[in-house]
Amino acid sequence: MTDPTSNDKDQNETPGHRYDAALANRIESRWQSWWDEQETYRVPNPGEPGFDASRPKFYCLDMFPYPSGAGLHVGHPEGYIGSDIISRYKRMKGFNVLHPMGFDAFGLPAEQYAVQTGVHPRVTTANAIENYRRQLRSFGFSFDWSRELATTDEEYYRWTQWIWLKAYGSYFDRSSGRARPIDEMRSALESGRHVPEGHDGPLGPEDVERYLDSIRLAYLGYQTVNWCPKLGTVLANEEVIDGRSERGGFPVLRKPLRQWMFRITEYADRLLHDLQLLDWPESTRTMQREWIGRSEGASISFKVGEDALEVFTTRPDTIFGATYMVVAPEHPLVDRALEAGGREDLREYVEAARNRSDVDRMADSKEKTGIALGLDAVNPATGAAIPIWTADYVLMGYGTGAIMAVPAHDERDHAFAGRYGLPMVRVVDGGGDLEQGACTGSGNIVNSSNDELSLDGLPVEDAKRAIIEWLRAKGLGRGQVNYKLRDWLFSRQRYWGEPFPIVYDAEGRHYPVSEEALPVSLPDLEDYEPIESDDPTPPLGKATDWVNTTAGEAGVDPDLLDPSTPVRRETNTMPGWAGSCWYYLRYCSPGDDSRFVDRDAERYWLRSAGGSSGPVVPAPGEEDFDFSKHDIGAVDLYIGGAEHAVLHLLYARFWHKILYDLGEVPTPEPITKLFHQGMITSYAYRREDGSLVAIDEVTEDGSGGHVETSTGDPVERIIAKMSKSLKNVVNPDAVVAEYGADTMRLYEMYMGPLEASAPWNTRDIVGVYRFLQRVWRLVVDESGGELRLVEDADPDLERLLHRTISKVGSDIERLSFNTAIASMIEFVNRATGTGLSADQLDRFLRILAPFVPHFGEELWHRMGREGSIAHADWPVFDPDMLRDELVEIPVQVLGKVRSRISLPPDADQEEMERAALADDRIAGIIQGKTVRKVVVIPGRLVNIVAN
RNA sequence: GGACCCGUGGCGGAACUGGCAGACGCAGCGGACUUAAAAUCCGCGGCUCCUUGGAGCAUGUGGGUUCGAAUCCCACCGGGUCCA
Repeated sequence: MTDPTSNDKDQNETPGHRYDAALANRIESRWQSWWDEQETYRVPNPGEPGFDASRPKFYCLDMFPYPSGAGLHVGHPEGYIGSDIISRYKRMKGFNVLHPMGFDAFGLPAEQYAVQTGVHPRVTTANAIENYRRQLRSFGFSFDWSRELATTDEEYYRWTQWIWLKAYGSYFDRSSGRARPIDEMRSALESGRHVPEGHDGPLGPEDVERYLDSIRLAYLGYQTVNWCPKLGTVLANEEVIDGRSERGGFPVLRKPLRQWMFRITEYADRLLHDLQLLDWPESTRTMQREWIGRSEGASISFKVGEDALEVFTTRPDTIFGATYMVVAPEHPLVDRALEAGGREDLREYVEAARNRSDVDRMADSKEKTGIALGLDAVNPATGAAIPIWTADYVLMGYGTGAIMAVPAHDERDHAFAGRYGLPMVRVVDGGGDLEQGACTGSGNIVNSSNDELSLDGLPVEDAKRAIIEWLRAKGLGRGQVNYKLRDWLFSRQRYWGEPFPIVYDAEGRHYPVSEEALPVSLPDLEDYEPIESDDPTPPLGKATDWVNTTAGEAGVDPDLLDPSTPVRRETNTMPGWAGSCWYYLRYCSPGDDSRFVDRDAERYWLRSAGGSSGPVVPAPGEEDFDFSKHDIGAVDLYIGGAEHAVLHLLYARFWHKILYDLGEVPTPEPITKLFHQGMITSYAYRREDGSLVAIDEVTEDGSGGHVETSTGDPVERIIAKMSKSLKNVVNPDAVVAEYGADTMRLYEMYMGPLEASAPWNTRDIVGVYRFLQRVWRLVVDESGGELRLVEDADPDLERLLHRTISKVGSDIERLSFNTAIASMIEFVNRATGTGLSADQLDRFLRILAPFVPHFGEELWHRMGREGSIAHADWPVFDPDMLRDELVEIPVQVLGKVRSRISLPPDADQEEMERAALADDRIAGIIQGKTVRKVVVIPGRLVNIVAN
């Protein structure tokens, strides 16, 4: 390839070589092509030519985008620019950097878009990906595009199905707290080494299969689900907000259905515990903790006639105050009361309650309603008969769907008891008037004794232990930990998703497709529209040729099922989360067709920098635990939005732990360090009548206000998310065209801290644009285009350059890009007076290039440097050069700065005190006063306390 | 209702560990260059008072700790996020 810098002679702007948008765009497309040709950002795997095993690895991952028809908006690249800067920096610091990009392309939005437009999702998805790839390329990101993947690629989802089969073929061994192959359990059952609870002797073949199906990590469950008729699919609890679908806002019904589930609840404890190992934002860890929702308490059995009513409570210590019981409207006891007949009022209440959403039923603001069942339970502590009610504020999905109500010490029970005139008994002293509300504070137990036991006088925590021990001894209960986390519903009645590698025989028994027969390809349906109905019917059911096949055709192991057996394929598909659960693993070796990730690549890219010591838990209180020294997470830095704080990041952790338990990945966690970029918001403008004005139809009125350009009417400015409806979306293609990608990159990083949200302000872009022009003009003659460098480096500027190199490096390390840019601007402003030597420009370009890679590459080559600046070394600075010979020390009297003295930075305390007291102005101020104390902070300040 | 985070010039923000508040940029003002403008370069820039020089007040509000607080503690007001 010819030197790309040599062919820009025929420019006819004035001046001919000014850094303007046209020149920036020429520079950018030229270097983008060159990087592609040179494979500048391709990083080889272990064993491949050019791989340097002596370098440490750095795996820097972005949350891959979901390509929509609308293309990227300016908020999208923010995190990508940040990760690109740190990737480029690490590369220059000598790391092998794995920095890949791909596309999350299965799922509801693509399918809905396809249904709307009538174009097949395969086509719309391919188009959207192409557009995204073009836009991402235009920003000059240093992605290794040879590793690109899409979750919709057959060769990708083949392994998504493979991982699902792994979970299907595993169970959670509670004694060791980890997943194991289910065949181990099978042989234990067959040999009689293991006999499950509730069985007397070894299980027969049918019972073995039934038992195994009941413990699989991926299992077929029958349970009430959130069915959205409008979307034609069931939704996870997480996808339902206020009784409506998160996407689209359609009503969601509750329906019992057979569905594939993930037994994520078995991992609740580990998912919770291992959070403390992660270098993640505290807010995100808190959210996951709350989502998992661990609570300690007791499971207690109340007698109802001959039967037992099990409840879970976190306050077993208040059992003497339990004056009634409440069960969920779905509880079997309610059905029993209904069967007794003659209870139309109960039937009406229960039917209404069962159709209300959980969130609606839980809302504190709503008045609590309920109705008595006409049954009594026996309080095991007091022996008293207490009435059983049903109320919709008790949910079947949490605990056992039944509670013991202690109105004196629980707010909801108190409100309920107050409404229905149920008795209250105080069992914890102190804490105010029971007429006013429940006493939920701590105190000592009162009114709590029977013939065998007295809790009176005990603090709450001791009482809990005592009552649990008593219940346990009596066989009436035991201590128990409960989680809010539910098993993960993994089936969707949709077309655009991964098919399950599973078939059913005529009796409805399920059989896995063998690993060798993967992938189970998604059939190319012409009619993929969801079937809108009250009864879930997956669109894949329409592919009758595909659905009805034989065991042999489908690839079921002949040992499991005779190949000629007619079978039906599973017609549900996996949810949109499936592909994103493990994509970070596939990037290590995206082309591997023998394993989901190549073993050597996995060992190199997924182990933490510190190496081989295995996971280590920080000791309690060990706050300076160095995460980088232990193998905890696979990815060193993961940047993406906080909207994925729970779902995606919890699911990915769960899959990773299964794979870890099965020996398929080397770390217990997927992500060591997580960072959320903030949101780029935008101004929006509202007329007085509340209607919206497009952002480009507004001008400033000169006094800080804004008016609509065409009418001159005042408009109100608000800050909001970018959205079509607010008419405030900024298109990145337009920004790149007007200023160039380098300016856009620099602007987004200069807006403020990466984690903070900030409004896009088009007016401010010129600031960084002018900065790049100033750098350009500093070293390039604008009329001739040749480099302009000085022979002798200015010593003060040299000092500042060292300081700048130091600051930019440490700022990048802590992802503080805005301050790094500010320090480079300061450097250039100073350099404008003196000019740069070749050596200075060389070093300055290297620290600038990660931010503006095209700009850096252009000047690098104009200097005659060989190869890409991306592979140059990060410049070193001399620590001695960071120290000034004299520093200005403020001298305060009573905390107010009254004078300044000039001293060497290493002046000792005595010297500083002497100099401060000797200062003329200070002497004047303290004259006639008594110096009580002199506080000296070496190198910083002197404070004299005198009065 | 609860938990957490955040309130700094006209605007975006800086101040990393309690130590000169307002770096850097935008907008604004003044000057140089220009026939003029644009571009560029130089300078000013929290508020109030006074005569240069300074003094007083200033980091949402009110209190506290400290020689010293944007930074730590308490209460309140406002905004955001999550949970309910």
